[in-house]
Amino acid sequence: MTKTSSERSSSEIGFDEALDRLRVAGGRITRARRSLLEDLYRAAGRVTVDELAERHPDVDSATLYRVLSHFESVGLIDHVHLGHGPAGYRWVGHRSVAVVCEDCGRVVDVPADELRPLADRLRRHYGMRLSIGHFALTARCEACAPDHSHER
Amino acid sequence: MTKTSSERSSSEIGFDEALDRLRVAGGRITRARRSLLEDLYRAAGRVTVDELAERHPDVDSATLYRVLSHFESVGLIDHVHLGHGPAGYRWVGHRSVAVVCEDCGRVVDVPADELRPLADRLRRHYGMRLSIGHFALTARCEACAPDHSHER
DNA sequence: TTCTTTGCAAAATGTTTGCAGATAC
DNA sequence: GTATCTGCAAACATTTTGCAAAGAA
Repeated sequence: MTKTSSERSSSEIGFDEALDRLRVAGGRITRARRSLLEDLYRAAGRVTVDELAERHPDVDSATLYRVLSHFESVGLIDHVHLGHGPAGYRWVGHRSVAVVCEDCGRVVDVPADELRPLADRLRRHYGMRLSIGHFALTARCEACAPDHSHER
Repeated sequence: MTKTSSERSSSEIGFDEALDRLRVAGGRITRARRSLLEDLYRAAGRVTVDELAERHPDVDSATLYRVLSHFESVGLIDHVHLGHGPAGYRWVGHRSVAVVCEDCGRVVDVPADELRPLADRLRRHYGMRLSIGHFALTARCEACAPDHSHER
């Protein structure tokens, strides 16, 4: 249930705090919610819905989506769309952005701060508040694009 | 069929050149392909499959996907997955990035140059060459996130 | 008890595929 | 003429929804 401090950022919400949030939100702590919450809290990084479904065969997938949506609305998790592949859910507080190699699928996590200047410009000049961590960037890694690439 | 020069970048492929490419690729220039090619060439920005389907009621959607896939493999168009909804297709050479409001779905196009500094850093520090235009950024627009928002 | 949440089944997307017939070259 | 496309229908994958029954509080 606990993780080493190196894996958890200080701004992160703890497990018990998360339970409190759920209670405050007025929701009920059901078996499905508790076990999914634990799983998401424990999970190393991003998990997909089908991974969760596999680890919680007792939970219907409709419930799964509803619970994830609930957790997200309460601000406990967020989800990322990894280009093509499935969406990945993870505990909030990981301040990083996924960069996916569109050829080999390798994912490099980049600190969210790298996007800060861009986020500022987008807000000021385009009125769009970047949701860092809710999207993935697509790229080509060195192995897949040796060099000279004319990236678009 | 022609667009004002301000809308087309110099690096862009012309319509006739595109037809040549299709011929060189060995494919046949069918009615569906020709009219879709024209549409995509003419289109102001990104078009979704259902927009194309609406404008080409004679073309079956299965054909639509196949034709789009063909055009893409020949390097005439590319597509972007806009978070949830359907993918957006457009003529290659448009150097912009889509920023999608995750609440209302509105898409704001931002010049690719805005991403240049980030792209440079990603290449130098992470060995990833950003594929600008092959992904969408997720954000909240002013209407959906009035202000003071704690973006995650 | 009472109101929320779940499971199940069915629907809504968005995209792909198999196949026989149409068509470009 | 013949190999390639197309339309149609059906399959797929993913997510959403309606509703009665199960379960928190």
